[in-house]
Amino acid sequence: MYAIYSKRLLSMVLIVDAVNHGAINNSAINNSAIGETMTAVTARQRLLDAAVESFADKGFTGTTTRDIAARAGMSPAAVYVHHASKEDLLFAVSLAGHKDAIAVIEQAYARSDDPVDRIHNMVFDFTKWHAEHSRVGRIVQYEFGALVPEHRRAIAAIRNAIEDCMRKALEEGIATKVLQIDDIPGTALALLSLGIDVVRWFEPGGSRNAGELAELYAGLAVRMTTNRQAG
Amino acid sequence: MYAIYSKRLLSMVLIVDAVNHGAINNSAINNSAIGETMTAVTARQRLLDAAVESFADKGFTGTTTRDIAARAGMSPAAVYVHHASKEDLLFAVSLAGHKDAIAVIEQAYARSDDPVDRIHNMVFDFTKWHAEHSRVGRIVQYEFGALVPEHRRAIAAIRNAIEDCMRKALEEGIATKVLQIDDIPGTALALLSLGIDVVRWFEPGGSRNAGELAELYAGLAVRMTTNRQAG
DNA sequence: GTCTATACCTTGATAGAC
DNA sequence: GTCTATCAAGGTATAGAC
Repeated sequence: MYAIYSKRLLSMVLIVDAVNHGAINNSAINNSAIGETMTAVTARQRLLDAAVESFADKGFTGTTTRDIAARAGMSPAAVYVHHASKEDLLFAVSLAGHKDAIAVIEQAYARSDDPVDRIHNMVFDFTKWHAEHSRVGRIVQYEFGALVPEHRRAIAAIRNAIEDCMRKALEEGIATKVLQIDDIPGTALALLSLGIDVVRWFEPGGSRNAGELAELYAGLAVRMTTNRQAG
Repeated sequence: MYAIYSKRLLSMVLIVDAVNHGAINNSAINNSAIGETMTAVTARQRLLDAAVESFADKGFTGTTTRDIAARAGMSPAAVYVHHASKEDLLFAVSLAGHKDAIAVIEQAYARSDDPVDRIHNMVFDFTKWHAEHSRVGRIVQYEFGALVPEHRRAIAAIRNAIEDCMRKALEEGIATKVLQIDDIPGTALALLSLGIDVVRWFEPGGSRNAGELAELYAGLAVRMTTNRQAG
């Protein structure tokens, strides 16, 4: 009856990664630690995965708890064993997504000391992440307003850190006169915007793959920020 | 009882403009033609305006017909005299918004013959429109999926025309060797993305006004597309 | 063209057996 | 920790008087 759990585990990598980062409570890790039989996927993970699919397809308000439960292969009541409310499920998904996104951009920042390479790497990785996780990305970017104030504050802090990271990269490039930018916060916003808007339209299997799109946008970002005389 | 119609007519310019363009049926025009007493706003317009506010605040699925009716100062039943369904109201708002957006970008295209000025004007006007109409813009950009297939097709045609216009501007600049672009459709997408993503976060009264933001993005667009040797 | 009243359905969340 | 059954509230849309 409730065994119609979808096999399309598009976001599983993200969820598992989030668990490793501590974004989601560590019941999955405990399961293996105590030697419990490892089913293919825990109920918690199925639930988060079902929520991602449902929220991405229909939006937060358009999603019913019955829909999530059916996708996770459980009864509507079982959802509330793991999460206090539908909004609580959204917060779990949004937090995992944001933690993944900031890890991606901070790692890209750290990978090179050269300001131009840095901009290239950051826009490349940020864009690629949004293309490859466009379903989670849609929730991350569009359902912020559906969070309760307390959860909104937690997410806003991560968003600010992402913008800070990009601003820092621009400032350092300007200091060494390799980058030429009039409006640092505005340009940081534009560079992030480019990657973020990908979630609005990108679907795997289109005419462009995630890596090609990321390379295109990274190249445009370098043109936007580099000194024209030095180019 | 139902006289709580909000005075915040943020989208009124758009709505009236859409009527002039024929996007919305011409009852408002008929009203004056037959010499009827001109109330400040017709019920139709109040309804469309209320729908814009409600959809922008809560999304299409999060909006109730009761909410729209209350904002328009009428009973829930009165809504159905003007529109067959909630989705039909969304379509009216979305169509008016899309027609306004394409008019803006096509006028910007036609304003200059110089390829660089053209890119500047198109990105400037498109960005400014999305900043100044961020509430309508949010509906235009994020509620496409809530339309029924027939309405989706009508809107998709306008979206394609917007992309065509931007691609044409890039192609003409490349032909005269003033612009230097590797991937024309991809770059067109990026330029439009920059303006579109504004609706996600822009609110009037922030640290940047619509014109300043548009100027910043237009400048970045020119850097993205112009020949580096010629610069 | 507007109202009051309401039909009929789905919603998020809970109770209590197992 | 999962189920079946259900609650109270609120959803879209309609009926029929004025």
